[in-house]
Amino acid sequence: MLEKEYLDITFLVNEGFERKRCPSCGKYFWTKNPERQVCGDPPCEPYSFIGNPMFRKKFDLSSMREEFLSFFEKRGHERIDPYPVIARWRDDIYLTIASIADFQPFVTSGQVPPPANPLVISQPCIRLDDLDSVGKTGRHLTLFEMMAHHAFNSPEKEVYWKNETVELCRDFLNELGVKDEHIIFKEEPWAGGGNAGPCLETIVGGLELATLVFMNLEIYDDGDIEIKGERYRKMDNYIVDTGYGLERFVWASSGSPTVYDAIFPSVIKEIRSSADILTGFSENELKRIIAESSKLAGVMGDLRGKKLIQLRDELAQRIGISADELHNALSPVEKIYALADHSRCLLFMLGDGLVPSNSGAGYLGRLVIRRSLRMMEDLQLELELEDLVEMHAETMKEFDFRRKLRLIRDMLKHEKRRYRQTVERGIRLVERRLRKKSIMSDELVELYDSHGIPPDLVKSIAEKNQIKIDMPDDFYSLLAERHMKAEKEKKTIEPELIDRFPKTEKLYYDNPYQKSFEAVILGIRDNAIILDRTAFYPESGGQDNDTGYLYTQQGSVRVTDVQESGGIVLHIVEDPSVLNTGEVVKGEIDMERRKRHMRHHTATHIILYSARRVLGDHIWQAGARKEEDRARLDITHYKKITPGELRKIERIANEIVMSNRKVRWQWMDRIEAEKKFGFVLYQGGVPGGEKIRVVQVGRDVQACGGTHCTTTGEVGAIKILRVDRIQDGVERLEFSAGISAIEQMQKRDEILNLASRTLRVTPEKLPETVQRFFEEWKSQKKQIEKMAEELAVLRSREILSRAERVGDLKLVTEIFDDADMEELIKTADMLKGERDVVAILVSKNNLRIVTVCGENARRKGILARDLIRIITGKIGGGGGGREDIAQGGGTDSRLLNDAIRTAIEFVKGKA
RNA sequence: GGGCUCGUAGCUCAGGGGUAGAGCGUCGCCUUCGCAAGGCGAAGGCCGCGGGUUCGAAUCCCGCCGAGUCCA
Repeated sequence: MLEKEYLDITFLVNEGFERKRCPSCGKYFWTKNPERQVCGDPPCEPYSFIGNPMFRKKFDLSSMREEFLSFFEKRGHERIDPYPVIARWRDDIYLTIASIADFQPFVTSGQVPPPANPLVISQPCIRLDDLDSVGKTGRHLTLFEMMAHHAFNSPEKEVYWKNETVELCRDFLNELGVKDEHIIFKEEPWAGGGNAGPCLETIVGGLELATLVFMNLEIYDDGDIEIKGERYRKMDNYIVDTGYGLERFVWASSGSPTVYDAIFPSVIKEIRSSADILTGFSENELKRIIAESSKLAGVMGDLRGKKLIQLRDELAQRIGISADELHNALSPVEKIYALADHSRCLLFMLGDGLVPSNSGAGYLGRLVIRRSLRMMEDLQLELELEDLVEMHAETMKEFDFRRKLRLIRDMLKHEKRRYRQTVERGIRLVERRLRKKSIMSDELVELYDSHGIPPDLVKSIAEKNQIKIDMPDDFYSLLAERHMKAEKEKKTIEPELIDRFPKTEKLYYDNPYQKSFEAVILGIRDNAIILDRTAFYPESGGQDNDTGYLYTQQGSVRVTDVQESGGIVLHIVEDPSVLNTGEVVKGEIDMERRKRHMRHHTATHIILYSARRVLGDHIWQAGARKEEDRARLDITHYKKITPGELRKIERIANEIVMSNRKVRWQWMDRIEAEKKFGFVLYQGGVPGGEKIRVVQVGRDVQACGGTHCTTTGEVGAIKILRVDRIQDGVERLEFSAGISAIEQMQKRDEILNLASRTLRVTPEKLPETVQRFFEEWKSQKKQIEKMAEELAVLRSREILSRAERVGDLKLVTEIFDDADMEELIKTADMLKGERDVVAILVSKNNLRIVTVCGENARRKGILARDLIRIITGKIGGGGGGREDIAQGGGTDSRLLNDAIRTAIEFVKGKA
């Protein structure tokens, strides 16, 4: 179906390109070389550019990037600054994975005009999918720049489409010195991010340099086109989405063994000289081996598990050495490559304000950090991870990371400490387990999954203890299985009302003080009322919903909840029966509640700004909630907020309040707002739509749909109530504003007063008094224990003296009024040394019983455990214990005497 | 967002329904001219918090809090 899409690219035909079918993979491609049979894409053909550069000259990253950008600039494209690598404007992905991601979903769907059209950009992207391949294949990177030119076409206006795109690509390659005969355009359908379309891969020298995507399909359940298992339909808009791999271009221009050698040679050199590696090969031999490895990896695709071993074996055979020798030579070099890559990735991640964490986007950062640290340990580098990151910052001057380095270094230092703690903990844990038995493969999985100890670490610890451990080769599938079981079913999406009702006009945006309004009832669904317009604020953006009343001629109903679904506001009322569709109602909002929400909402913006000022630019909102009497704000931060910092934040927040600044809001064009304020706009989440509502509170700017005070002064006092760590890297600030803040402070005073009144001290003295009381309580507890012991000694002597002789045993029954178990057992403990003793100690009130049998009694078969069962069995309880001392209890004291008698008879029978 | 593991003495950890333990560390004594080392002894515990089950919970169950970790 997509096939005919390629046939109308007249440019290719006119230029003499011929469409052929690759006999190896069966796919179609275009070439100008009459000799060519195969498509030229690995695995059909190996790299031919290694050791044999393809361009007229060698480029580094900067010069290549500039070459590309200015080439397209000269051809009518506007140059756009790159977006962050953390995709803050998206709620479906954490990282920017392609240049087109910058413009999804609003620009690609046509809702929002692009920042320029056509445009050219070099967008740093991060992909962690092939993490394992990085360093090993010679071409995989976690961070790369996708150079791209985009044209956004609509039915009204076409900028350019397939022909021009292919021509631009061809011309660019020509300018770099690549002849037409060496260029192959391979047909390959493309899909991703809810869109799809035909695509041409541009291959030179066996290397895929660029991808020209003609995005003209959108995902649609009943679509007539199927690609990779999903159904698509034609879009009105059609978009030129190209991707030129900057690093690959640089690589191609240098012909080096790997992409890494081409793009950051200085960093690799530094790591190399700092690492202590012995490969057993000369520099040149090694270079040749690596080059061969890259070529072979090139035709093999991704390298995971068995495939890597396969690559190694084949390579070893080709070179004529053993697989072990090869592994020893390559693995440190691969680690150096991977490390150089990872540290560059970290520079961008952390530089964009990512805070490492154990979940969410932060986990991706930690993952890369820990991988790096592990490799550094293997290589025994003297350099620190911070140093590597800084080296990249020096090289990548176009991106201004310099002023962020201090923060990055600090974050990395923290992460290093954490990692070391984890490893130490892990080693202890493994050693402990090894002491008991060897470690099985399911245990290996658990150690990794629950404790973060990678299997090779377990193995090396085991080896140190002369224990062998079998590494299961299905380790990762076992791991995946564990998580598979945990997978849950998705929640079903409610049927939408969108098609039936128009979007509700929202009055609160313009005037948050509007208390009442008139509206027409458009529909009633159960107890949800739909109006044409409303001043009721639905729960959204973390702000709680309004409450209030709807009045009609007949009477009034209470609005208890307000929700929004697809732009339609649902007023949940207590009793919908008095309301009729078509009726005019008057709505009235509980303004006291609303005002509290407003103060808390504005206060949240103020606190966020203050936190950023005190803690740094890495502070991002990770969630927020504004209720009637308190609000909370989650922020990303990599260490605990100190009490001092907290006081500072609180202070600055209140200063902003007191300076009584104006709070402004306005509807802005989305792209324009992004350009003007940056992505800090999306702290509180990403709103939909072409226009976004931009709220400015002092110097804080956010896209926000909430209701706000008109000046900061109206917020009133802001009191931070507590900080919590809700997860690694995310701190939760709870606070109250305005009258709620006063209420909270009063509540705290009340608690203090209550506590100090009980202890009869002033609140100031409370801490030391509590401390003293606690100490006293502990020492008294100890004293009581000591006395109980002494008492037990005395009692046991006294009890023994009253013992009844039964045979050669001394039988005694002692009934206390009220003794606790501890007392009885202590006494019993004193008695148990007496060889002939059989004692039954009873506490009457709580019905606790302890029995004791001396050695002699036990020899006769009289065991404390049996005795206690005989007694407690009769009084509705149970018991047990050892042979010498047993304890138990019951519920029915009336049968106690009878029970004891039975026990005595049992003893007499045995004696 | 989901899963898993762990909270016991200052530290590292045993125990896993029936009297709270070990090693290290601390303190005291012995031995010594003194030190290292050793010997003997002692102090040090809301067994994370709150419910439940049970005659009895550090132990089993539930909830919460805290720490760690893996996966999206």
